[in-house]
Amino acid sequence: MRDTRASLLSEAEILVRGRGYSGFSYADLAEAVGIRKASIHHHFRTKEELAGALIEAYEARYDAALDTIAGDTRDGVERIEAYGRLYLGGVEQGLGCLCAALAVELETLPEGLRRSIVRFFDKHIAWLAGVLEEGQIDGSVRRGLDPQAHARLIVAALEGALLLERFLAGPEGFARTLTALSEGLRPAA
Amino acid sequence: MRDTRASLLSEAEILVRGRGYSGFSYADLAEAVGIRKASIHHHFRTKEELAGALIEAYEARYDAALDTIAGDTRDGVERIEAYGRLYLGGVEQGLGCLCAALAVELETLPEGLRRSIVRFFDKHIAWLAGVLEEGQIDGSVRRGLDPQAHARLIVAALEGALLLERFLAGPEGFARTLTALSEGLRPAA
DNA sequence: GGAAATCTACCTACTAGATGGTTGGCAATA
DNA sequence: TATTGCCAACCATCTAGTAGGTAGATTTCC
Repeated sequence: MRDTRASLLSEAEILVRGRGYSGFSYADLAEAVGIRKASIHHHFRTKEELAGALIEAYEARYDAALDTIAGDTRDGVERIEAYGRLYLGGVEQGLGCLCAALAVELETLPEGLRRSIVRFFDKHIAWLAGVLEEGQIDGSVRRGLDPQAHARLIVAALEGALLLERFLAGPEGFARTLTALSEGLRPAA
Repeated sequence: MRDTRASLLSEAEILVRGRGYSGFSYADLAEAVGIRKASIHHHFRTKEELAGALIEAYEARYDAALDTIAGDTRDGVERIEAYGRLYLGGVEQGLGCLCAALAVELETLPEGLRRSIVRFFDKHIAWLAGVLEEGQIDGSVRRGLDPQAHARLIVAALEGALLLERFLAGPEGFARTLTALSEGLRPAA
């Protein structure tokens, strides 16, 4: 059934985001889903293949969210804030970013996964830079700032805030950081 | 000898920062230092004890650096930039932050280590908030901003930038992010 | 001063349990 | 009949940690 595969992806994502890639095992996952360890291999031949599918699904969800934001809002800073709120769910559930969890183990990560992670972040930076540039043209974003550099800053700040506020100040802490971040993007009053 | 213990701490830090806490083993560490696996237990009874010592040493180095910055510079934004440059070494060596590497595995982390990590970040946020407040008084930092919120933002942005630029754009990418970050703290011209 | 006791730093050899992964088979479905 | 989804049993390897010992330095006590 398609069902088991989806459960495996869902539960594996929770495990990786909660305890890291080499911090979770097939035994953990089998228990979470309620099948035997050997059966996981029927759906994902190796742990690496599972991780690849995890990133793919995660990325697809973000892609859809970026489209929604672009369709729903016009104002540049509002778009950035909406983007920032995508991370909020993680803080609320006490789960970090999937790609951040993998990135920590960069050195021992298979080449394929490494490339997927690079792609994930590069895409976000490019999207944000586009939002900022467009916002500068329509006047919803401060003119002086460098869109490329600020796009990097936004991803870094949100990734960092998710990492930290998960165990520091929770959703409120994250919200404060997001506010401080977006304030700096508004055109001078 | 004190020497072996120091080597163990140094090599273990490199391993954890490069591949995560559960991504490195006593076997890896033994090979890196050039002693047998069992001998590590003579210096650090358990892996958790080793991790604790790792954080302690890491924290002490940061404490010393914060004191140096406070002694060497007066200008608020300059202090923040100097603080940001503390992270640069990691990017150059391709090593993430020790506490970030541990934080990713939060869920399975022993309570004691968890507390140490909270203390590490809380201390940095408090120090940065103090720098910003002082800077607002002497006019070297923009008045409007909330010191607490921006202290959180600074730590988050730098932790995130270290995590990302390690494999994205390297030291140049990190420098761009740091510039974008500190620009927003300067008083309006 | 010198023997005895203790400590330090390391070793080989081992343990129990976990790790990702394999094999071969069984039942349901299409 | 062929495929799908799952399973028990197994495998080699790795995991942190233990047991017990050796050689050499340091301390203690007569």
